[in-house]
Amino acid sequence: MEYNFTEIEKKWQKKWAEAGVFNAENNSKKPKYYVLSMFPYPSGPLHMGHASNYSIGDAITRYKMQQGYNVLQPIGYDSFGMPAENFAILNNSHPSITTENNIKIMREQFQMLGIAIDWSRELATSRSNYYHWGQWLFKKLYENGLVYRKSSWVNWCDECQTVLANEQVEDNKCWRCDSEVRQKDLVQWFFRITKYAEELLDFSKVIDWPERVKAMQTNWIGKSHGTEVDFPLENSEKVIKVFTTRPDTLFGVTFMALPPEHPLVTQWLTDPAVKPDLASFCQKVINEDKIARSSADTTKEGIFSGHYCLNPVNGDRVQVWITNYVLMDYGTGAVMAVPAHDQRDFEFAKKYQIDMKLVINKPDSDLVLAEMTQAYTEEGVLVNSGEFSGLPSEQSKEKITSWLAEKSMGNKTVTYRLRDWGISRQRYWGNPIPVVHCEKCGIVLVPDADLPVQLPMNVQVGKTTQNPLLSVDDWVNTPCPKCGAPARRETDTMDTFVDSSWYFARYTDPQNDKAPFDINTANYWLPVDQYIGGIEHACMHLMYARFFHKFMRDIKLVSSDEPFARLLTQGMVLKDGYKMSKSKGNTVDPQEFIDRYGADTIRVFVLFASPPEKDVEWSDDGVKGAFRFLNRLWVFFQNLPTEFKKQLPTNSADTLQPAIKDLRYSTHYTIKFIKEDYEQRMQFNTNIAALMEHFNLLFSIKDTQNLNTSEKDVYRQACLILPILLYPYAPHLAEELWEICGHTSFVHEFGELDYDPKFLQKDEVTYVVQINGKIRGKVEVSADATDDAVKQAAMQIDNVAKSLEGQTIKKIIVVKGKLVSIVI
RNA sequence: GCCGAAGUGGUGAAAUAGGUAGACGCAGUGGACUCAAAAUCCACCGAGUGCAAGCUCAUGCCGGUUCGAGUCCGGCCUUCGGCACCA
Repeated sequence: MEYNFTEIEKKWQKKWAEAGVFNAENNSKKPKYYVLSMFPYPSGPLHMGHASNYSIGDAITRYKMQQGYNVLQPIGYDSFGMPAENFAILNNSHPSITTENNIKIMREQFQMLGIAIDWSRELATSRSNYYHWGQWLFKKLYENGLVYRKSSWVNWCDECQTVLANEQVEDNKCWRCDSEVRQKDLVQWFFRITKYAEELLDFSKVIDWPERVKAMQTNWIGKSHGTEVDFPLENSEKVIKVFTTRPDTLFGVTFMALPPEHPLVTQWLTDPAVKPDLASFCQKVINEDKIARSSADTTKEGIFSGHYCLNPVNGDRVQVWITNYVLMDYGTGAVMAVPAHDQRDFEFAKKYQIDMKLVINKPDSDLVLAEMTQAYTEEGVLVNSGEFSGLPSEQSKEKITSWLAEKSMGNKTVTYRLRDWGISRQRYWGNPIPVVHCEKCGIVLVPDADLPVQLPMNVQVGKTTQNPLLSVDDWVNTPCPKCGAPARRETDTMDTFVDSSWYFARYTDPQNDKAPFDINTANYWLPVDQYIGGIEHACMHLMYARFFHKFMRDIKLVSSDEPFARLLTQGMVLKDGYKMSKSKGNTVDPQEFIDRYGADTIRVFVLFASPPEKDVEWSDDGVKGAFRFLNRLWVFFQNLPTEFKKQLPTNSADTLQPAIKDLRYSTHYTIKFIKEDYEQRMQFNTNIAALMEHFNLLFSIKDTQNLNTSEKDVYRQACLILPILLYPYAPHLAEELWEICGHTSFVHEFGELDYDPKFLQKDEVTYVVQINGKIRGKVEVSADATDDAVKQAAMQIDNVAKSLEGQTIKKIIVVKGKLVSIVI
């Protein structure tokens, strides 16, 4: 007989589907558990990353099923966007065709892997019954003042022919296609995510997120406390507002630094009397690449504007310079320069021979301005600072800020690094922005009754230099919904991250055609109890989804504060130390291994190789190892005598031979170990190791026919826990073994196993004996022995006695049940 | 520079509250079965030293606390990830 995994896996997949065991029940009285793995792009068949991701999610799902929860594990496809569009171009087809084709292939593969998915809830973001509600949410955002349109310099990828959000640019390269990103001035739609900056910093409402992800988002949002100070412009009503984290250096300001984009500069440039070199400098800097400009090693350049402003604390005349090192979109877009105490300002002042003024002195020694080769940026004591001289810098920050506030010349303030989310994409395969541009009425939202704005299908996709939608005249030209005059549709589509920002909520009520989802149903399921996905989305999807969720809460669509209560960031599957990729040619096709060893083998391998957050190095031998384990189990149960099948006994007899007593201990210990692991750390690799260990012990007991009745009960129990504990990792084989044992119900219906602490008490305990911390022997002592008895037993060990000869014992420490430590 | 994570055999990794370092697996070695191979089963498997009992060394490096440190504390080194002319 042979372990025919193909047949076994098909058989159980069919049985599960027929019985509908994975269908989750909305608004059930049972406690719910919502497990979600980040949905895939349908741009080809499943890869190993998916196999790993869903194996983890499925282990959790099945365990929760065993615990009796009403479990929801849905699946969907992130089917709009570049990967899907590019796949179609490559195959000389239309994305609507290739996408649905790929979905079909992926669906079959998920089924072949035996993932416990509620297929009735399947969705795809490119289907109009889904994107309809994305458009509806866009309108809600718009109506709540969270959408605006502005012209700005944006990240442009020539390869993808579209704009990228800041989060989607890595190292000045496109996060998706890795080609160089350049700056382009375009009119864009933005979501005001910055309105939620403060709340996004607060992770107190999540239950368990990796510190790493929280730190990354916190970094990205970049909150900074400081003071806003008004510098009145000389001979003008205007003020220059600056943001500074160092109000203590305010008396040391010797110039003001503005970027050429600053509105004040723009206005100066309109003056016909403006010097030509000033205008040409500004032009030059603006045309420079934004990213090159904001890199720290770019040489600082500037030009004196001819204008002065006044320092509010001492009335000093301050030169206003236009420079290339100040960023328009951070803080107020203006910097008060303190050369003596800021390295950048120091370099700039040296280069252009601008005055410096020392206002912070070292606490213990005197600084001499003329001798300084770099700025003094540390804390110190204020000097040359009027009434604030003599104060330590930390204290003076508060004092100077309140002084400014009293005089209405400044205020305590907070700035964030986070920018609003640019969601316009100039690509065809995305969710159309539901807006019509009318010459008379301006921007008009498409009325709810006309939603969804259907994406036209008669579009030739391919390499284009403009958005393909622009060429679909009968789609673009449409009457204004307000006045009926001829108008044009918005042709930008939404970033696909918009689609993925609320899909977890749609799963709760995926067929709803009146609303994105029913509020009560969503509130029954949300938040997602366990989310699983890659770390690469820390500052993208995971932040956008939190933003959307908080918005949906504010408009009363959901009642929870966070979308994902627990987050597990799974590692990648590597081959030869690198992430698998087609370009590197180091991919492994999961299908090939499913065909050769079965789905259970792949699942056990990826879960056993390392803990879920860590990368897994693919190993063909490792897969064979996993297969060996499953095969051994199958053979074992094939040969298991009938008397060890069926009913799970509880046994409390004490007259057992030692090997069987150990087996009973192992049975209860394994149950306990795995249960606690699920609750505390989810390290499936050690769970599977514990299962192997238990099975190895069981396997080593050969003479089962001569056991007495109680011993046989113990043996039977040791056997029957295996399919139950194996179920989350290798569900097909677990069901098969359970059936071999004579059961007609599914494994999960048995419920959760419980251990009896009584059997975790050993009557003999091994004590390790140390002398001065070095191990000198071991001794078996009865578990209820007194400390003194343990000491006596320890001293009698030959090796210990020998080492103690002629030595004075200073102290003996007995750690109950563990060791004896003798100090000499 | 700031923030975060990690460094353990040939190898993937264990060690849950400071208590036997290397569980479990892979690879390897020897053996059984076989004409042979595969599969399977049994045994060994950190380094050094010893006939052996044993002893010594060993968790990136250097110190410290402790009867006892992979684990705690101080100081470094390396690698990976995030942020960065952010005022």
